[in-house]
Amino acid sequence: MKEGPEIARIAALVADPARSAMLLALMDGRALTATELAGVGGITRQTASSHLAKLVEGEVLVVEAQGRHRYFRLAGSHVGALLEALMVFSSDAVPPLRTGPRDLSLRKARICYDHLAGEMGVMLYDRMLEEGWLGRDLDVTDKGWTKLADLGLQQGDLPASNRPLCRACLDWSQRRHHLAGRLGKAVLDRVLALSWARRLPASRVIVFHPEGERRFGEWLR
Amino acid sequence: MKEGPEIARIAALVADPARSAMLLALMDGRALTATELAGVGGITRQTASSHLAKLVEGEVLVVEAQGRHRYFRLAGSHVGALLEALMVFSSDAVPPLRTGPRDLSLRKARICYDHLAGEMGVMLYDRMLEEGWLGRDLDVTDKGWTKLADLGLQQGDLPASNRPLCRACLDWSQRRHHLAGRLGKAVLDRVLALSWARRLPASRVIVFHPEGERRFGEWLR
DNA sequence: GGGATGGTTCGATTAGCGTCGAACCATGAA
DNA sequence: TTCATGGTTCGACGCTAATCGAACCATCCC
Repeated sequence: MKEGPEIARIAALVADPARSAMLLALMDGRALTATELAGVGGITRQTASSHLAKLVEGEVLVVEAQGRHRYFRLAGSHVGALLEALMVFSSDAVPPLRTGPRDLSLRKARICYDHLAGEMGVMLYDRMLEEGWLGRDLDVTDKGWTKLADLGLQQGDLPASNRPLCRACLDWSQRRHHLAGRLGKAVLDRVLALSWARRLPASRVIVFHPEGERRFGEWLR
Repeated sequence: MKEGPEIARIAALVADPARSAMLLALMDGRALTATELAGVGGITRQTASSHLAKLVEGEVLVVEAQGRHRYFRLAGSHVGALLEALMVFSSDAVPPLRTGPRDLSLRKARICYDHLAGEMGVMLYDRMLEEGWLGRDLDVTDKGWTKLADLGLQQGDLPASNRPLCRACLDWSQRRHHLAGRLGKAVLDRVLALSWARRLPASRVIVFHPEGERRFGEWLR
């Protein structure tokens, strides 16, 4: 058994092409089955099973058995943060590598684990700080709760957990921060519930409808 | 040649025990020679040379030749951010694993790439936002420049570069943000120059002298 | 029960990579 | 010039880990 820094162990879990492909597929916060993940990794079920066992063992993924299916999802938002930190990196080497339409959509708005990222996510974060809806410790102020109520979010509605209410997450495309944490998730959920935007099926892209984008911007006024 | 997500390539560079040990040793922003890095990695010079070549090739490190020495340092603060993101992870598995005196010092104040991290770093970041020295986009306000002048920092003194003036960096121990970027470096430099604190030789620990800590807190008033 | 599907375990193969010894090049000092 | 030191290149060795075929277990449906 070779000893070394703990970070090497974690990095090694992400270092395999098949595993990293699976992790990226889970970046939208969904839970996928082993067979589906084998598909995105381009490997057989046996191999995927081995990989997934390693990832669960390393506490990068968590698994939930449901009937004969086993659903895998990221172990928490810190995994998402790690993956975005790695993306900052790779897209750094060749700045304007490929900017196809799919790429532009991703930069505009996408889901990062379970919250809003991209231009729209960064705008949300900026305005909440700028307008004083969030305080120094990223705590929600009275003014903030008032505005959130306009969106249909009551303080009591947010599920209690040991996950922080608000966190800042470094944005891959914008190189700035966007809103994460339980509130980040709640806001995205509301935006989707209000049909201001929708998720593209097999991707992380969030598409804002023109009317929805207008209302979102107006709310942030 | 096996193809896969770009992040796997980067993660693989960190995944090796010897390489990650070298990277951690460079986390304080210093530039070390190949032989020194071979030492911290516990490997021979030949092996280290191979590793370092890979890290430079992957743009994780940069190298500067000086005489017959070659000095290696982290390619930028995004590398530091990645490493801290990995540490958040590993120290997460068993929360109160070991809290020796060295660990306590690290949590109190340490150097992260080239800026202040730990409790003191987080406090700095919080107060600058709270007091309005920093604006929404992490731009320095007039009020901020006034306070920075009290510390002996003039706007013109800060070296121009394409590195952002202010950035938020996720803190490994505090799970909150601290001040990074050129200003983060400049503030730490001043704190050291004023002898409010000093660096422990072979570690990332920053030790505040009692009087220095008092003055630092007073400045942040 | 019988068949189909999701998932795991085992074993064998293979490929990649970390490692070091040895030789070699470059720089600086005596 | 000669020697010492920092660093790299080359080649060979050995280990680890990814991969898949085949067999096996569990669950669901008919």
